[in-house]
Amino acid sequence: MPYKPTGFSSHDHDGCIAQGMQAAEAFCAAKGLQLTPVRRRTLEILLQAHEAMGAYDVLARLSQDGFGDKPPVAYRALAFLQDHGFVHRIERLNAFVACARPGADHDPAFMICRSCGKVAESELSGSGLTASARESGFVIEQTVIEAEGLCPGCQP
Amino acid sequence: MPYKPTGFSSHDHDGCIAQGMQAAEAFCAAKGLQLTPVRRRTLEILLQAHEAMGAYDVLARLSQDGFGDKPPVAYRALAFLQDHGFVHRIERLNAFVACARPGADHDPAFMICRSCGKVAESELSGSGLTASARESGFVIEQTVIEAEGLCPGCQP
DNA sequence: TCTTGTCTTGTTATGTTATAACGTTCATTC
DNA sequence: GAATGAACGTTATAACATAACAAGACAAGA
Ligand SMILES: [Zn+2]
Ligand SMILES: [Zn+2]
Ligand SMILES: [Zn+2]
Ligand SMILES: [Zn+2]
Repeated sequence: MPYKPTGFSSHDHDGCIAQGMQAAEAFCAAKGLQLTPVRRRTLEILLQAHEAMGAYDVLARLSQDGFGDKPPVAYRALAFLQDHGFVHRIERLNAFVACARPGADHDPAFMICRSCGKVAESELSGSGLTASARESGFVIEQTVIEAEGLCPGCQP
Repeated sequence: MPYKPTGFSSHDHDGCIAQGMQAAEAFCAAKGLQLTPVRRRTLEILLQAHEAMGAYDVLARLSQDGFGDKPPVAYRALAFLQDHGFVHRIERLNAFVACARPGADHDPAFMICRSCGKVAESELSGSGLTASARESGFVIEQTVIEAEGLCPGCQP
């Protein structure tokens, strides 16, 4: 069943924050991972923002909340969240977004509006790429799929 | 006709350098663009390397050749080449590669070996992404498609 | 209990990537 | 021969990211 991206449309945002936190809690509990205060707060910040944030922006929020204010504090929390799929990195923006489909095992793709900066998470296409990889003997482990353009609200 | 990536296999490299330079010259002549010495040399450097290079690595080569040694020198030349499709940026690596299909109007995809660092240019798949974009009203202008994994020579 | 090891957080310091802003040169155009 | 615009170079700074070390928490095992 196709996933309907919510990035550009209004939605129950409180619900999607709660859902994201719950998914992370459940996952960590199940796997014996430590969702510590910094990590938890970092995820909350990204879920609340519901847009891509730079590591230093996240860091500023964290330090406001009494956590450390040095880059590694943010980068480490983000790395943890990223490693376990709660957060994705947007290479094109050097920024991070909370996963829009927490819990689902997926290979995300993104649409990035160059006008308003909003980012929507979508599904992986793959097809042509995997075919080309197979043909050349390349083994794909991870993919970066990011489309840049104009979101519905930013078109003339 | 499908494009056969040469990134991971041996090939007529002198030929591919010459072809890349000729394509750029022809294109610039046709469009009235200035393929100035720095720009030309920057493209040569990337074609010769035949792998992704960071802007500062390119800059080091340029300055050896008597060009400026400050970042904007490299970034500007790279931006020109990128704007006209002679060079692609690899977001995942914060690096640049010469286009493997100079002259062809294309939307590139890349395979990046995490072991040896080689990068092969391939074709765009799109499909799933364009479908998702259409559904949500997003207008795609550019895509970043980068697969990371192991090239044929680096597999166990 | 004491010790040992692992994990987490924090700090200092530094490294890497990228751009803003300004001045100069040179060719084109009026 | 002034005005315009493109390209290049410089200075300075911004933005992004990590290496390396110290200290506390806590559990496993001697
Ligand atoms: Zn996701
Ligand atoms: Zn928009
Ligand atoms: Zn080649
Ligand atoms: Zn390899």
